[in-house]
Amino acid sequence: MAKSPGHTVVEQWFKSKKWKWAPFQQEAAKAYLAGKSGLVNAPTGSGKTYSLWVPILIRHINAVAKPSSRAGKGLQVLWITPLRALSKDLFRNMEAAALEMNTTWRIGIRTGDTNTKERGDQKKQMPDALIITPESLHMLFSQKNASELFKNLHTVVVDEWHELMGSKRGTQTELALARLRTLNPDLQTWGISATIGNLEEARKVLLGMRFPIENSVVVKADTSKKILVESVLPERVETLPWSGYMGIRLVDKVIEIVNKSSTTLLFTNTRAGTEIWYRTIIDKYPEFAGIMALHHASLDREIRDWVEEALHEERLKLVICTASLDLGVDFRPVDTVIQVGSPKSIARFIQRAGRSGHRPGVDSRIYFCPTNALELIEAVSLREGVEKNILEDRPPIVQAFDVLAQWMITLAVGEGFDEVQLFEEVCDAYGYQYLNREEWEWLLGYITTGSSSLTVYDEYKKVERVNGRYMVTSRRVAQRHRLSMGTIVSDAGIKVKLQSGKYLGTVEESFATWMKAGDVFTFAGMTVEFVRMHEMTLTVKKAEGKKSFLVRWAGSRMPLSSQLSAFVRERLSDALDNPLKEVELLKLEPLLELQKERSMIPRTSELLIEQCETREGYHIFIFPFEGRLVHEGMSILLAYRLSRIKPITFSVAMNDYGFELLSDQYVNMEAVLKDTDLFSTKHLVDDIYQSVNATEMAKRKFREIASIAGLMFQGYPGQNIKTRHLQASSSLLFNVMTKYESNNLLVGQAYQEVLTYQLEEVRMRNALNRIATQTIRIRQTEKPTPFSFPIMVDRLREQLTSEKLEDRVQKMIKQYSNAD
DNA sequence: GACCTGCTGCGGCATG
Repeated sequence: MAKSPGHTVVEQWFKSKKWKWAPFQQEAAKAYLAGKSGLVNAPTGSGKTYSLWVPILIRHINAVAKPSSRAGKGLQVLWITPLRALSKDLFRNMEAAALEMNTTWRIGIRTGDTNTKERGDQKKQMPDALIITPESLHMLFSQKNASELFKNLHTVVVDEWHELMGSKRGTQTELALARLRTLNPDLQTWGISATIGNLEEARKVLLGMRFPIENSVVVKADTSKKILVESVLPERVETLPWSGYMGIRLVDKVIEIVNKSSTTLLFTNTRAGTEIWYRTIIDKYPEFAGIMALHHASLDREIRDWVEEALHEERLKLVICTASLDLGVDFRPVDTVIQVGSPKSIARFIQRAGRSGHRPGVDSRIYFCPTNALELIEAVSLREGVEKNILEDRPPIVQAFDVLAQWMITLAVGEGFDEVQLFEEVCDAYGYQYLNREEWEWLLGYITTGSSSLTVYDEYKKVERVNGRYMVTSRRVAQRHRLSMGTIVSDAGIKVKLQSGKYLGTVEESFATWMKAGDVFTFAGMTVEFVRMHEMTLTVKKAEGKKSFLVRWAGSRMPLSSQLSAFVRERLSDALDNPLKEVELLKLEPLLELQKERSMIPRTSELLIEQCETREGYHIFIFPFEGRLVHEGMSILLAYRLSRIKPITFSVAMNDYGFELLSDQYVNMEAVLKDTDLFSTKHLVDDIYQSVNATEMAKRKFREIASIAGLMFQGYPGQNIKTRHLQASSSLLFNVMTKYESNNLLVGQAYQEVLTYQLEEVRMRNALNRIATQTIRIRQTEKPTPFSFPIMVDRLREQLTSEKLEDRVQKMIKQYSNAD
């Protein structure tokens, strides 16, 4: 094959000293220049941007020489990123490369931050390359000249594709990509992804159903960088509580590590966790004032920007953060990462480890700080997972009718669409490959009449058919739609403001209304006193040295991943047969012995059930080690199945290792298991729907779906509608639609989401199938065991305030310790 | 001898 002029330029670049091309960069560059699409699998800081950006420029330089040059003809490259914060860094990188290569290319950013002037300029003349978020990209499609904008586009790059793919933002991206492929069938699409279990699937989702797979590649960066996992260990296991998730007991050990490092990131699992750690360290080690900072999503953007800046400039020794620093800017100064508590997944742990040792030849090191004794098993499991490189999948979202409905209206607000053409196009997206005509018709009906149950309300008649094209003609509808685009649905928070006027961040409505004037709480690392609350703003003043509440936020529950769960089961089993090797397990030995003494440790071929009687009643503990969501569903399922044998009610509790059924009656589990197949997968979905309050759960899910599908207007910017009002109206819509319309796709989607994400149906099924092959071991114990005690405490935690919980735990310890 | 669970992310109007 004759070499194109581009090849010569590439070869020059490969030989030039300006860029030190890693093998993966060369591979990606060559594939790109050969016209292919693909997925680059490379960690942050590996030069992944250059690996695509430089070849894009090379192609441009090459093209300018030809009369067919597209230069100056508007957008040619789109660079999609999930984070506004990343766009600035990318911009700098790209500018630098463009400058170095002497091109005339203009690069622009288009996100919500982009100011009016810049937007105006872009409207007059689009830059050659544009960095954009999925949401802003959809915004562009709601303009009247959308297809004009994209007609010369030849390349799309999606950064952090692993992050987008598993969410509705990913689905949004899929739809936009399908559109862009219609506008230019030769479009080259590239994704950049961290390592995940399902890379092949990730490529498919990115490229769509009709893309000839042989025209694409998956390029893997050489990840020879080693990750060292070290546990923060107490002198004696007794230092670690049996239950609990904060880990502050090991604060001295942690500070030792921090002092040995130049800059440390300390990850906690919760926002409240960062606040506790911050306060504890300031109290015990006041010298950290000024060189330690907090970072989580409820802190004001300004504070977070300051922290990120200071981190960059090496002015901070320690930053305590949540997942808010998982992605994003590459913090070169960071040399140490500490993870407090279970990261719940191996992939996340590796991602965090990668935040340290950004220099070539330096290994990444991550410290794991357990928060309770049993987490020592997770420490060993994590290390094994890292060594074997077992990574979790990011399953893409499918059949999200809410996102599709929004997209249809977006296009109707823009240029309008031809229904037959769009149907075909949408089916090209991975997430809608199974969409059928019937569903499509329903959606068309939904956007034009508001579905059969809402036809009397004009408000829901958004789209009209004009000359066969679906269009939005009402300005008001268009405006309201633009105001509510996107798939992220969150409650309006209460802003917290110092009397001086400085904003600290946001707390939840429920927390703010629970307090009264004079109450003191800890927030943003400060102790502050409630002064007054007015129109969604809480004014506070500094209150030094008083005892205070801790801010809590209600969040989602991340279960232990199935990969990590499997390692935990194997590790326990292994501890029975082989002498303990790892330091973590040696530390844990006394506790494992106690578990054996009071009950037993299950092998992988066994399922352990413990029963005991306390003043509270009769407890049944079951330990599938499958993560808390599966346990939640399974506990309710079992409670239901048991209650069918004889009338009995249970209260349930669970953690990542097992669950509890508590009742005032004794259940003879041996007899029950002999007669009934308690763990059967038969009629599973029916039984789940019978047992859990599926309608209530679906109703809660429906709120998000209704928001995305455009059923609920969230209010104008800055004047958000109160959470409970939104809840009420979504609940009303849910009832109406359920009652009058049996085939409502959005209601169906709500039930499906409950089943898939809240109850993890697939995983539960797998777990039940596994249990079917296991031998069930029932142990009657006199006292709660190291396995069951934490579950009991978790149940009480939900019922009691923390002071009362403390008393209860103390009492329980006295009651159940070996000394009595 | 054993206490604090609950992540992240985007976007936008009209009027004065």
